[in-house]
Amino acid sequence: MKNADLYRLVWMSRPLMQATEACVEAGLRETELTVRMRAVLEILREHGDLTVPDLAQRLEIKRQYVQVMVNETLTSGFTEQRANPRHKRSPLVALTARGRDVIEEIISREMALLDRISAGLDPEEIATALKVVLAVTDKMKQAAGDGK
Amino acid sequence: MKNADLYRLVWMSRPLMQATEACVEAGLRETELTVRMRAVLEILREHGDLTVPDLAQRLEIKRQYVQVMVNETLTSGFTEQRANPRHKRSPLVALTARGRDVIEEIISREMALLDRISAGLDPEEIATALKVVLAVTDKMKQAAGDGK
DNA sequence: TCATATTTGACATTATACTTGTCGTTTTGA
DNA sequence: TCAAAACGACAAGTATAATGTCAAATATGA
Repeated sequence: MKNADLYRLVWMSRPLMQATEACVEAGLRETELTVRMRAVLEILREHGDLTVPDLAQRLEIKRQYVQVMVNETLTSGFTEQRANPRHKRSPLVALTARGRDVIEEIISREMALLDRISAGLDPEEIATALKVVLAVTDKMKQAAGDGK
Repeated sequence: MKNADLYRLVWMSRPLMQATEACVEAGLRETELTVRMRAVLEILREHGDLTVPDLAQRLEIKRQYVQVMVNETLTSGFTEQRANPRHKRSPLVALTARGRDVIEEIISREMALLDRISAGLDPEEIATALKVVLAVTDKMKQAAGDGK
C-alpha cells in the first residue's frame, strides 16, 4: 500500500487519544477534579480569565456544554466569577487560589509523565511528528469541509 | 516548557481524530454505510472472516456493541454468516460480494484523499511521525495501566 | 465422562460527552 | 433606536459506547 504509514498514523489518533485520556483520568484520581473541569482550569491557567463563550471557542465545544463544565468548577470552588467590564451579563471566569494550586499540581505531574515518556525519544523526531500531525490535521479539516 | 512539542503532539490526537472521522463520514455520504459499519467491513476485508468476539478484540470495543455493529451490516446485506467449524453457536461473519465492493470503493477513495494529503509531505517524516506516535501511545497505555 | 467454568448471542440498562433547541434578557452595532 | 446577536439557563435529543444479565453452547480439567 502506497500511503501505509500515513494511513496507520491517522488511525493511531484514536488509540493515542484514548491512552492520553486514560492517563489524564488516572492523574485525577484522589483529586476532586473531573476531566472536563480540568480542561476548563487548564485553559484559564494558560490564557487568564475568560468568558464562557470564549472558553467554548478555545475548546471547540458548544457554549451550552461549556457552561455546564464551568458551572461545575464554580460550584466546586476552583473558579469564581469576576465583573466583566466588556459585558455586564457575561462575567469573566477566573481561577481561585485553590483552583490554581490544583491545576498547577496536576499539570506538573503530567509534565513529569511526559518527561518519562520523552526519555527514549529524539526531540528532533518529536518535533517532526508534531509538524506532520499538524499538517495532516489541517488538510483533513479542509477536506472534510469541502465534502460538506 | 520542556516537553512542549510532545505536549502539543499528544493533545493533537483529538483534533486529528475528529478531522479524520469527519473525512470518513463525508466519504460515506451517498452510501448506505455508517461509520461503524465501515469499521466492521474494513477489518473483515483485511483479516478475512471473523467471529464477533474476534472483531471486538481487534476493534478494542466490547463484544456487545460490536454485535450491534455487525448485526447492522448483516441486515444491510454487506455481510453474511457462515458456518464456523470451530464453534457452532458463533458463526463467522463474512463480506458479501456487495459488501466487498462497497468497502473497496470507499477505501480506494480514502486512499486517494491520503494521496492528496501526503503530497506536500516527506515520506521519511511521515515514517518518523508514525514511529513516535506508536512509541508514545505505547508508553501512555503503560502509564495509564500502572495508575489503576 | 462429568461437572464446572467460559464463551457467545441477545437483550436491557446505564453512562458519557456532547449537540440542538428554546426562552428571556442583555448587549451590540448600523 | 432598534433589529440582530450574544448570553445564561434549562430541556431534550443523539452517538458511542460500557455494563449487566440470561440461556444455550462450548471448552476445560479432574
